[in-house]
Amino acid sequence: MDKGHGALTQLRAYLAQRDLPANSRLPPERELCDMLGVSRGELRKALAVMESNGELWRHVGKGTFIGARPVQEYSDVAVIAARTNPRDVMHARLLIEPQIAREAALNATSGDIAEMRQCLAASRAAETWRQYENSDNRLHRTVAEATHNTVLLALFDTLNAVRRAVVWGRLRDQSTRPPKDHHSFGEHETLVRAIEERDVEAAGQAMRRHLSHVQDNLLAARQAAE
Amino acid sequence: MDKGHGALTQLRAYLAQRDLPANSRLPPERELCDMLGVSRGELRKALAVMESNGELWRHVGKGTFIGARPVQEYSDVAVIAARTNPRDVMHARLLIEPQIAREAALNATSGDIAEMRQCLAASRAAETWRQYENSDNRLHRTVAEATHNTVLLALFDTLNAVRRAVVWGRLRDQSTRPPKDHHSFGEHETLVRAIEERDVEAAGQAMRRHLSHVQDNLLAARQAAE
DNA sequence: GAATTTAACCAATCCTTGATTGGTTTGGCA
DNA sequence: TGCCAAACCAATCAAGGATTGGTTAAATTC
Repeated sequence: MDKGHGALTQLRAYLAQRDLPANSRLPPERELCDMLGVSRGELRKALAVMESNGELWRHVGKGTFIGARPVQEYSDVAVIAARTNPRDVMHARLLIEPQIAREAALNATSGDIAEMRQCLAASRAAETWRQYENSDNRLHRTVAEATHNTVLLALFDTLNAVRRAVVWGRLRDQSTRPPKDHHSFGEHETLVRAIEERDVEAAGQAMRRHLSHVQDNLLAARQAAE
Repeated sequence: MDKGHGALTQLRAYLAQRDLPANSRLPPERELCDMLGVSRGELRKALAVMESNGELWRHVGKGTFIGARPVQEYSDVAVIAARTNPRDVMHARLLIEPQIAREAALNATSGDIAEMRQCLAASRAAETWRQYENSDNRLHRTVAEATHNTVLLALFDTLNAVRRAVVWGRLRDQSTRPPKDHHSFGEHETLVRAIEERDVEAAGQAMRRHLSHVQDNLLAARQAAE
């Protein structure tokens, strides 16, 4: 027998015997090399071969596991927020939220629409920018809820959390109140009406127009700040 | 002075004096009532007023914080996966990924496109379903990378992680290999060509068609399993 | 008697500490 | 030169104790 691959064949035999399901953890190296009667160095060589072959994966402090390495969970909001900028966030909203609005137009219940109307009223009645933004957020989230698709709602929440984290610094003047003719009021109403009328195209377009106005304002505010 | 609001005014004075920034934590109740010379009950009444007013928020074990309560971070993949189903996941892909493909058509570099072509070749050369699915995943992710928008990439990764978690159970027969005329081959090539030619509409449509075929296959497989 | 204070307890969370684990280096050995 | 054993490292995990908002009940005060 080729002694250079002795450890690998022993390891393979061990694994074949147990027939461990994917994602199961196998004993720590120090135990395993005792069990197989192989030095740790040899065992690690065998493990390295199998890892490079995609048959298992290892991580310090965790252990060695059967199967393919789990995908990099890129969904930590703080991590995302640290690596991006307001422009990309706004752009992503502009691509994603209109699709959500379209889906909401298909699936919204009368209860969803009633809640949207409440948000509209609340945002019109807001006496501070903070209250206005609360209503605004609630409206957008209600639209996402109205898709009745958990995945879409989760993606919206992720996007929203990133947005909040990224534009954290920007705070509106607390003393002033939103003007009566703020562009969002009409745009929001157009959006809700389109959803109510099950007009998919109109809902998507209303959301797109609304967000591109928000984007314009954001960019203008940033330029003014420079 | 109205004694009933003594604690509240004291608390307000304390906060005004320090002018703490949003999201900053204030001392635990037990310390704070010593500092203000108020009983804990009175202090908690004042805190409850301010909390209901949206000026601060509290949580057992964490503490009391200035500002609005952070949004419920709904972005834990495992949580999402547990509450959804393959149908909603597929539907979400069908709404999101075409938008990503469109954005990729606008921003892909020649390097991105070269990598996509590598994925195409690898998927054609795949001799097992696992290898094919690896190439397939890599292609879709490369498209998302080609948007050069961190947020979109992160949303794609989240969606992808959910997809993997949800359809975990479904495993293809490892003995067979993908047929030479598998529908994805041509669809993938159409997609990459559209991106290469900067044809936004065609890229979005190619992705949509591809995914709706995938969806059909998924539903057919589920019905066959019943 | 009613309201308030005080103290104790509860459950969720944080934080520290020690053990575990894959990865690496070093010295010795054949 | 190649291999082995031991020690060390950094990342991770696990458990216990301390902290903190929330709650309850007896004591106190007016």
